Amino acid sequence: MGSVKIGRDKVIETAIDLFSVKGFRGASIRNIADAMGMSISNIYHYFGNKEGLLLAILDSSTTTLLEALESSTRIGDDPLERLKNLIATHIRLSRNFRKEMKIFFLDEEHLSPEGHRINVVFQEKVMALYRKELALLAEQGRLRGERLTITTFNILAIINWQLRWFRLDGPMTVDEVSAEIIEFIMHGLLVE
Amino acid sequence: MGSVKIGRDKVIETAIDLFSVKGFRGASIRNIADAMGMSISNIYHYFGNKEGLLLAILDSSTTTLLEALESSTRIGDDPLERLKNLIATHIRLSRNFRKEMKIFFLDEEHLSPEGHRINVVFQEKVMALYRKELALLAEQGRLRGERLTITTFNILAIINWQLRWFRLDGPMTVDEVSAEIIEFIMHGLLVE
DNA sequence: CAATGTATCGAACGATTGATATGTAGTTGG
DNA sequence: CCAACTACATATCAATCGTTCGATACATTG
Repeated sequence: MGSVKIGRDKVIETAIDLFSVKGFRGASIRNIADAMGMSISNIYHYFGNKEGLLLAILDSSTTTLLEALESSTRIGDDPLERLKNLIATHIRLSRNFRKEMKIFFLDEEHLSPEGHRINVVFQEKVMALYRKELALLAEQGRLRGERLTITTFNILAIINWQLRWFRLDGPMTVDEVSAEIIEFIMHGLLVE
Repeated sequence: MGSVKIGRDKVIETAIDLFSVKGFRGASIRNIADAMGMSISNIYHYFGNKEGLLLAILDSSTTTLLEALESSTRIGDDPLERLKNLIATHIRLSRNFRKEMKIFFLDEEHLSPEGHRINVVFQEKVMALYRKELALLAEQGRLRGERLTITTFNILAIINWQLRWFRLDGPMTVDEVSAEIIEFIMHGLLVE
């Protein structure tokens, strides 16, 4: 664990740390260089400019995240089971990629056009994963509500929002939170 | 409508515009001064420094929002009706205060200690409004799930998240979106 | 009228920013 | 063995940042 990274990888690792805490604009190239005991120009050597560094982070982490999410939808044949599995995986992943997710959401709106594009494509692909299972459920008449899109947004809202409040050192475990969230998504808050 | 604001009010109005689009760090004092055809030093005359300007915005808009939310929970005697009313009001308000809400959520994490405090206090008071109605429902045995706090977070997640995707020029009206969201919160996505 | 306070301005400050130009060790490949 | 390449560093650039200073113009008040 924690093997010492060098060069490019070390820059990315440090940049993720700082961007996630101080935001893209709040963390300067100098901050990053200092934090890893390297010179500024080295970062330019690898990534061209500050935006290139951000794009490298966005690109690699969206790819990794998407692959993990997709592979979670390839097991099981009941769409409901697959959906629950997808949500649980999504929650677990967004804990593991906490910092990267924060970069997405903190600076989402004022990214460069290219950064914004990466973000939009990512969000759309994630939504497509959910829509696929939801559409199957709708076909079988197991789904309430007509607006598939709004339902998808609501699910993503809940999953992404827990990044803001859920602390691992709090009273609940990841699995407990996950189970409670899935219960809420499936049945809402009212007793029928 | 659109009466020409002068002085202090005009600064606040312009600052809300720019902060919500470019973020607190992304919008400079000069940007704001230029956008309203005033001099930089005038902003300092009113607010002391850049943070003072942000705090003035946070302070006044949280106060206004909270009052409107609170007053919406004072009508009706069925807690379920009050809750639905609260949610609908909350959605409508967060449309009207779209820019201000964006400032909250965009820069939430890297605000000054004082800005952070205002934000936390606001979130807590909003949560208290929801918890109150939810607790009444729980007493009456009408609530699913044991974790009142998680349920509250989930509701706020959905309401706040629609700021990201709902466009007034899209195919749905505010009331349609509002109804669909309330349905989802109450009963979840599955047919019982 | 004089004094005071409010609203505004232009000019400048030092610090920091993203970026570049130029260099040098160490490694690699023909 | 030498040319090319990689990985790093120093020094410096112009631009922009938040902030301050000193000065007006005008209204209010005593």
